[in-house]
Amino acid sequence: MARHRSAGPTDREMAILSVLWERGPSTVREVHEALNADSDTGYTTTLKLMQIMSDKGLLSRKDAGRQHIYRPAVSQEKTQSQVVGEVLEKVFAGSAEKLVMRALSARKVSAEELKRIREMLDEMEGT
Amino acid sequence: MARHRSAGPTDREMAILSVLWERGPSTVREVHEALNADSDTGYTTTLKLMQIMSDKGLLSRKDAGRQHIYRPAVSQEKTQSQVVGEVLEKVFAGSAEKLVMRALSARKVSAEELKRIREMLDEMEGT
DNA sequence: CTCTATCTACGAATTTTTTCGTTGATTTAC
DNA sequence: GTAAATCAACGAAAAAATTCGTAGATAGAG
Repeated sequence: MARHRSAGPTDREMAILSVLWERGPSTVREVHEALNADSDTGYTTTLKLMQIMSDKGLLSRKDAGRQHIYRPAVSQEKTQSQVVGEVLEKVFAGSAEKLVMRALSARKVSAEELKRIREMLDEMEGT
Repeated sequence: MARHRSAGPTDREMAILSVLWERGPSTVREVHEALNADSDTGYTTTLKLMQIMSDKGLLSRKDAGRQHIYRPAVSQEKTQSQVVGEVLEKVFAGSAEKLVMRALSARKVSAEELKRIREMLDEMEGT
C-alpha cells in the first residue's frame, strides 16, 4: 500500500527528458544510445519507459513512417522548478538559502555565473 | 533487474532523518507522531523503516529500557550536499547557477538571507 | 521475392520502496 | 496478580519503478 509520489518524473524518466531537452525531438533509438553512454540497459527498456511517459503525458510523439518521434511534453523550466520545490521541502525544510549555499559549495561556479547570480539577487532586492 | 540507486536516502528515509535532525534523539513513537502530522501510516511502518535504516547505517540506536532511542548516523550537511549533488547532475546537467536561480525564484527569501548569500558569493570571488 | 535488420506492442519478471499484520515480551494501571 | 497498553522483531504483502523477452509488422538489401 505504498503512497503516492507527490509529483515529478522518476530518475529514469528524468534521464530521458534530459536527452530530449538537449537533443530535441528524437527516436527511441537515438535516446537509447545517448543514454547508454552512461548506463547499460536494453533497447526495449528505453522503449517501454518512453511509452509509459507518453501515456503519462510527459512526452508526446508522432509517427514518422515506421518509427515514432518523441518530444518532451513538459518544459525543462517547470520540471526543474518542480524538482527544486520538492527538494526544498523534503531536504531543506523550505529554506532556499540553505539549498543555495549547498549548491554553491558543491560545484565550481565561474565568475560569469556568479555575476548573473548577483544580478538576480539585485532584482529580488530591488523590488 | 532494477539498477542501484546512486546513493542517498529514499523519500521516507529522508522524512525520518529530518525529524531526528530537528528533534534530536527520539524513540520510534516520537518520530512516528511527528511524521503523522503530515502523512498517515501505521506505527509499525515507521518502526520497520527505522530498523532498516539502522541496518543500513543511516541511524544508530541504543537501548533505553524496553524501547530504543534512535539518532541520525549521517550528518545533515553531508546528506544535503549529497542530494544537491545528485539533483545537480540529473536535473541541471551540472549547472549550479541554474539550480540557484530556480531555488531563488521558488521561494521567498528574506533580506537577511539574501545578505548571507551575498557574503558567500563574496567569499567565493575573493579567492 | 526472400532474408535480415529494425521497430513497436505487450506482457511479465525483477528490484526497490513502502506498508502492515501478527507475535511475544515488558511495562503500567487497577 | 491480571488486564490493557506499548514495544520490538519478523515476515510478508503491496505499490512503484525498472528491466527485459517475445512476437508481429515493416522496411531495406540482395
